[in-house]
Amino acid sequence: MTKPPSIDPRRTLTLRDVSEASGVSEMTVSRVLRNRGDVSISTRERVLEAARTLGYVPNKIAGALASQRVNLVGVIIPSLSNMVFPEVLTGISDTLEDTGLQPVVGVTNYSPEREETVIYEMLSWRPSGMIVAGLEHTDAARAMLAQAGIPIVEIMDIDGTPVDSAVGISHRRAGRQMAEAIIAAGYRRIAFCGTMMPYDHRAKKRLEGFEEALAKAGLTLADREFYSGGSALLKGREMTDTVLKRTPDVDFIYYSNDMIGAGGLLSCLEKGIDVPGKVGLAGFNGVELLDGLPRHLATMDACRLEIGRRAAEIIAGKHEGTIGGEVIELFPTLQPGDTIRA
Amino acid sequence: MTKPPSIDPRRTLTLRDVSEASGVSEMTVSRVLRNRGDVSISTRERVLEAARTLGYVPNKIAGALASQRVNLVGVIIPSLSNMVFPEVLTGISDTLEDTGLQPVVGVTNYSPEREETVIYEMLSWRPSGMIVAGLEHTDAARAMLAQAGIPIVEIMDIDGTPVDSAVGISHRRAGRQMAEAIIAAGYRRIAFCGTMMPYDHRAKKRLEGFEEALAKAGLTLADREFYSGGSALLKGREMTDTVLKRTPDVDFIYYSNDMIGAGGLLSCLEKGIDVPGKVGLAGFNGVELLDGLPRHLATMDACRLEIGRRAAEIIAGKHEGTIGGEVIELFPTLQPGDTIRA
DNA sequence: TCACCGGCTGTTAGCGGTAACATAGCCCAT
DNA sequence: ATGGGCTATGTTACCGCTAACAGCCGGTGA
Repeated sequence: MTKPPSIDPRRTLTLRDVSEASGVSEMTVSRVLRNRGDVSISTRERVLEAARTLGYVPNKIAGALASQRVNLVGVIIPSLSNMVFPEVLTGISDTLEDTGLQPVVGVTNYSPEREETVIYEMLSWRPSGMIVAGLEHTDAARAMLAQAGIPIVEIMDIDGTPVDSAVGISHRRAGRQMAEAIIAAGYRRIAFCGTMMPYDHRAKKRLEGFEEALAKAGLTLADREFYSGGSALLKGREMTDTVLKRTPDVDFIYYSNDMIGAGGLLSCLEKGIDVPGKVGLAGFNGVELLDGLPRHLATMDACRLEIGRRAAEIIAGKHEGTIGGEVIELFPTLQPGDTIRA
Repeated sequence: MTKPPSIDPRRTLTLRDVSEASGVSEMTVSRVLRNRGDVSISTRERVLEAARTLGYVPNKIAGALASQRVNLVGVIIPSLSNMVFPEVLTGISDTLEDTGLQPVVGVTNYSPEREETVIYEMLSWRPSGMIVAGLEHTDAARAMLAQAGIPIVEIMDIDGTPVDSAVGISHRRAGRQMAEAIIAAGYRRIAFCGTMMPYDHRAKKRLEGFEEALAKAGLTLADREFYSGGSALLKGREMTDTVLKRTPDVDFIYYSNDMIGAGGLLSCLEKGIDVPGKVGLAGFNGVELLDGLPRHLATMDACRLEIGRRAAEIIAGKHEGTIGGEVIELFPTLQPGDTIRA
């Protein structure tokens, strides 16, 4: 009534337009476009032809509302500039690919409040599932996730209590293992360099595990240095220089991630420091970049691809039979590279 | 009728639940939650209280359908593992932040068919605008974008004809400029290393501009080498070694991106090759990583942040008065670093 | 006294699809 | 002929929310 039909040439198309163009009901068009139910071949072709020539693009908003089904999976990560999360995303996308589900990414910049907002926004689109990095959230965020009535998978970390399911590694254990390997190699004056972002809980847990193992061997950190922001490679360089100047007898530096570790490695090599003879180095993550460095930095693979895959599988319900609430622990492998004495 | 009301304790909540809990109509609740229209303070507080205690999360699907407004902006990029696109994304997010709009990312992996699919999926959610990397798309994709009736911004590149608006740099010109600088510095035996991904149009255009300028100076490429996949840093190393062995008199290598350039730089330095005396090097992008390298690679900033910002501004309609269809050219600055002779 | 206004709240009618059920032919066995 | 079982298509009633408009109320100026 309000709008004279078919007078606006750029009005966005609806099922009705296709149905009129092909002479069948909207329902039949809907069936054809979704490949659902029986439609005769001739009708199907006629409908597809009409849809194609009109350039019809279905309205998923209407579809989702009517069917109460949304093929989206919310994925919430702290950062994109880290190289580790894109890889997790790849694992997720690959696995979701043939399930009809589609990931939608939200970024929190390591801020719990921002995370809460992003989760709220995401949930308001009623996704089929949520994958959230980390186990630490605001109370409100936890409550929303728990109430949502959809599968929730917290990833990366398993040192804590998940809302629903979790897939990850024990960062505490990872830190411990690296410390043990370092001690076993004979290093004793061990320093740490890492991010001081207050909300990188996983880096913190690694450091805790690391110090725990040192303590068990009667050692404490010989020095420590933190950074935030800027080029990680450059920061690694600077922190390394600082530590080596401040505590000249340091014989090992453990970095909270590979990027700063790489910076440290480059700096040591330039200075002609004997690595790993005089100073040993290790990072964390197993990033691809390390392959191109003059020497292989010792590191620990964080199972990023696998974490993404497993999380996506849980959402996609490939584990029918379990009621949810499963915790999958993956085990990172230590890659000694060339920067720890054999 | 079909479902006895309020018997399922985990049924997801609707406006009706909040309205019953607070004793007002659904419409009033809707008004309160959207901060729209006049609602008395006492009512407003009662409603907010009810919504909070129930843990109500609005259903944007229904809201969007009813209001015919969706606060999403589709952003379509070829890859996340490139470090350049995350930065564009940052620019977009920052600018969109206070407009109520929210970016949703789709990744194409440099495949035109995949891009077509992603655009289709995205459009089916009826976003308020689309930002798409590059000017090259399948015919179907172009048609869909043109028909969508929303602002479209193609980013990164302006050497071509946009569907609607465009923000970017001229990669052809960038390649030309770099060649001119190299020639001016006295290099004559110039080689190229780059990706051979057939769909990286921008890298191709840079190379075209580069060769054009060489030709104008009576030169041709002394050698060229291509790669795909793998660790870019490592590939840069390998390609550099290959070129220097195959064509020993090469005195300059132009890389299609900074990562492989960095690999080449590391390789040269390790071998003790005099950079930039014997061999000069240059990349493209101005990535942050370069700051941490032993020497600063010559490069050209691709204006990533600015591109993201401008594109988002166009979508957000900060340029009321223009009818759309604007092309914004940005001008990258050449950063000579330490790898071109002064 | 009364029309009128502005602030607040409610009612109605969709938005564009889809689930569920109804219907119309048609073929075949009984 | 009759009923039953197909297949192919149409009809109806929503999904959860919001635009648009209607209604109510107390105050105000004529």
